[in-house]
Amino acid sequence: MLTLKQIRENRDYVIERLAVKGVQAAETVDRIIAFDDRRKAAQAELDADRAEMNRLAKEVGQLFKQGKTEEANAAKERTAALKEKARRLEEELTTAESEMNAAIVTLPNLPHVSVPHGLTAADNVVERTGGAVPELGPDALPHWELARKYDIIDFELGNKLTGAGFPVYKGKGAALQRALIAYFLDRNTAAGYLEVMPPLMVNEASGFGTGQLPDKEGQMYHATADNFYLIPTAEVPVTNIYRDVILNESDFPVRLTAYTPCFRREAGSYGKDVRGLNRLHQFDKVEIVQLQHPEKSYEALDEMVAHVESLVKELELPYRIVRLSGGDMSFTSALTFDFEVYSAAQERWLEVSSVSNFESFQANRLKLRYRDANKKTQLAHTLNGSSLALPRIVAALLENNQTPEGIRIPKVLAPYTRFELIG
RNA sequence: GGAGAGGUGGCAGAGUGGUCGAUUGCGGCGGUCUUGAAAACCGUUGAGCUGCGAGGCUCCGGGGGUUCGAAUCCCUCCCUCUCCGCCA
Repeated sequence: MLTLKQIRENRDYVIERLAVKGVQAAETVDRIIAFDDRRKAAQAELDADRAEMNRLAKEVGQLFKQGKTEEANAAKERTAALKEKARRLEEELTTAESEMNAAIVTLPNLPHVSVPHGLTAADNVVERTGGAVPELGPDALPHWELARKYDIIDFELGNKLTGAGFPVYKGKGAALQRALIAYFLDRNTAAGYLEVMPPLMVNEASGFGTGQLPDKEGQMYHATADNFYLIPTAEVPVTNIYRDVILNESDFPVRLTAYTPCFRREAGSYGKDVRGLNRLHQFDKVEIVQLQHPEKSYEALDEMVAHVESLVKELELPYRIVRLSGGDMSFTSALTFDFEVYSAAQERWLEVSSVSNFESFQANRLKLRYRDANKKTQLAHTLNGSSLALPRIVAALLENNQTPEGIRIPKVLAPYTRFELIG
């Protein structure tokens, strides 16, 4: 969430930036400021009231100690009116505060100055492209047919065990998953990320910390008996490691990477766009997270984009990097680059990574801070990205690398799979 | 699942109705000493809101209550640990 300070001190700027995301915020912003004024007024009055009560209470204590019972009882009576007033002010304070919070959480993050104007994916800007799209010929198969042909991913079996969107990987298909995970983790740790293996279920507090709760609980699987949520991304447990933490400046940058399965209920659409591996309820992903000093977070973002690009390049996949427009960005992001790989048989681009700088938006919710040179606490900046999400990488690998002999495994992966062909 | 113990500042750990936002130790930071370091000694060291400032207010797991006054008493919820049982 945005900070009150941001809103109060830069009212016009906030409104102008949110317009880039297609949000007309003037009315909400002014309501927030008005509620905050009310909050402050009530707080000031309440503080004075309480100060007086505290003073009286001390006095009563002294008087009793000195045996001046009558004076003490007189002082006691004076607190009654103060208490009544405090009760009223507390109510006023709570109302103003909750109204203000309710309004402030509806505002998305401010987009960075470099974010393209526009409300849809059509307004995204392609930063650069790389890799070569293979010539497959007319009898090329989409990955779900290749999966069946080589018996490496069984969607029907997943239906039997669980339901749609829970595939079973078999033989070389399963080995390929394991190889990709190991390869991504090795490359990430070599780039300075600390590997962590977090819980796959989180409590409510963690869900709040990264913003899945309270609004998006429908997107997560919920273990109701224990009130745990299955993580939709490693971002949730990994970022929450730093919830309520105050770092030293010298701790920056914090770089973490984690492999986890991800669980998403997303009651999305059906049909061609979600066939095969294109959209699943359970999938594997390796995530990278950085915590950075506010002055260096955009440097870190560039570094993360370059890192993910190196992975996609090594996998010999045709890719493009897209700078998302205001309307296509997530609620929490200030700047996002999507990575898409070209799936040659489906003849479409598939999103395989999303690398974002959240600036202090997440940190504010997490209460993730650092101590600056003057020992004042400041909000840190958080960033994360997929490095990488497996299913669509696998879809593109299968489709793009199909040959009459079988599916060719990229050179960098062969040491991990210990086979060069799925045939 | 059964039984018990407990949640206090970065950590350890005092505190059972008033001057306690909290003794003390460790750790951290600054200094003295030293060629440098260690040791020793001295000082300092939680967070948030508010105010130009002095200051004021809030926070001892969460919420509620009793009281002039609550870390301390009562209710309730949550969490952690130990032992037993079961189990990879």
